[in-house]
Amino acid sequence: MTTLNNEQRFNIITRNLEEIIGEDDLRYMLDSGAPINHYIGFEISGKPHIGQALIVMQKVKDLMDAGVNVNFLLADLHTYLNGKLNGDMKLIAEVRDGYFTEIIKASIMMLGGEPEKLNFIKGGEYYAAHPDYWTTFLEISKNTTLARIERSISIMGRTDGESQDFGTLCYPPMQAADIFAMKINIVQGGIDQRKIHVVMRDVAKYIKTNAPEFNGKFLKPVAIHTPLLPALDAPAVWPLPEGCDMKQMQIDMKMSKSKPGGAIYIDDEPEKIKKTIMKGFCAEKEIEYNPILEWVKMIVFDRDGKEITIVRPEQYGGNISFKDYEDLKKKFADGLVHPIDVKNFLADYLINLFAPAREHFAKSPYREMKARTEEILESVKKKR
RNA sequence: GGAAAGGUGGCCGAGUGGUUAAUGGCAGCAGACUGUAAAUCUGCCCUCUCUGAGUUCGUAGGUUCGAAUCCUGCCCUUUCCA
Repeated sequence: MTTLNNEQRFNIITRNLEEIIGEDDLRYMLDSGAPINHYIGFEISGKPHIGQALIVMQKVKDLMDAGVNVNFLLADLHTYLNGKLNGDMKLIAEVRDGYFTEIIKASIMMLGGEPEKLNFIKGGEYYAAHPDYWTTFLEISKNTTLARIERSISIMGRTDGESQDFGTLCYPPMQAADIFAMKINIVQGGIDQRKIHVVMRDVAKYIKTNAPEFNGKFLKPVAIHTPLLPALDAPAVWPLPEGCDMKQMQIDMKMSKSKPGGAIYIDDEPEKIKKTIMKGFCAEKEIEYNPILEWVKMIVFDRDGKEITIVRPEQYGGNISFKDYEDLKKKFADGLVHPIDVKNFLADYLINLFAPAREHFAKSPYREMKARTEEILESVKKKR
């Protein structure tokens, strides 16, 4: 159904990635005509923030464009294990089936995709219907070490050194088992998921039940990792000290929902979006550590690949255009564009981009769904 | 199973019978200053029908005129031993 050739499909699948593990395997899949089943798992943590709704979903849209079957694992049991929503299965199920699913659909719609083509899998239901999932889980557990599992625990947004219960340790092997059991050959995640995906690829050859293969040939699932959208906060120290590790800095910038003011959601009111962007750290002429510019790169240039024009009053120099991100960066460094110019542009761009989602959630019954979820999140917060 | 230490407001962390709604720091909010943010300064920062009242220091009781501070049970966390 796709009219693209394999090279084009490869390019669109791999564009704007932070990393791909198993590039050759992906080429083989495309060339051999193997059915390409994708999956991405979402914990039912509450509201998916802009990083998920935009960066992650844009990649999903790319995959759909490339003719890949996309699957969403609504990871309810993983959510339970990670203690989100108080580990209350009833609440998790309610949010899973309502608001959460709806947000994902709205995201893909907003990006120009077709929500009807998304396939949702409820974790708990799937496991109940596929008992051999647990055999695969055991095979994975048998073929990896406790130390590796402990290291991959950071996928759960935790840092090392925290005490773990055994259930928490079951999370990573379950995640790997999801992939094999569901016959997935492209797994998508943020770059923070790389450790468990590496474990998954390493143990792949030991899996007997649900062994990954095509036409009798062993085929390792490919992992594709999208970059993380940085938080808009100021760095811990500013100006940055000489020779600090920018790579580490970027990882630390990962958007955190624990910062109430820092997160943007696609169903936010325009005023909130504007306010949040305006509060973002953005030093004049600074191009090394500049989350606002980073957002423009990832959200605007990487997605659209088009020239942009920033509209501004004559007194500040009038309208100005940029043919690509490098152009913007250069002119920003030269002081030809002011932070406010960029912020205004970004805020307007997001407000406009999110309009379909915002309008969707302004209508009944979605409005009530959203309100109910916010109520749940509020009550969960209080209990903790 | 045994021993020790400890649980204080979103987080960190003082406070060990009485001007303690509870020092301080961080985060957050508002304002000043900058064409944004950051930095700096100022105010707010448990709740309310708010120049007063109510409820707080894991939890349930107790002692006392009066406790976050003393005693007892329970819950939980951490560390050491087994």
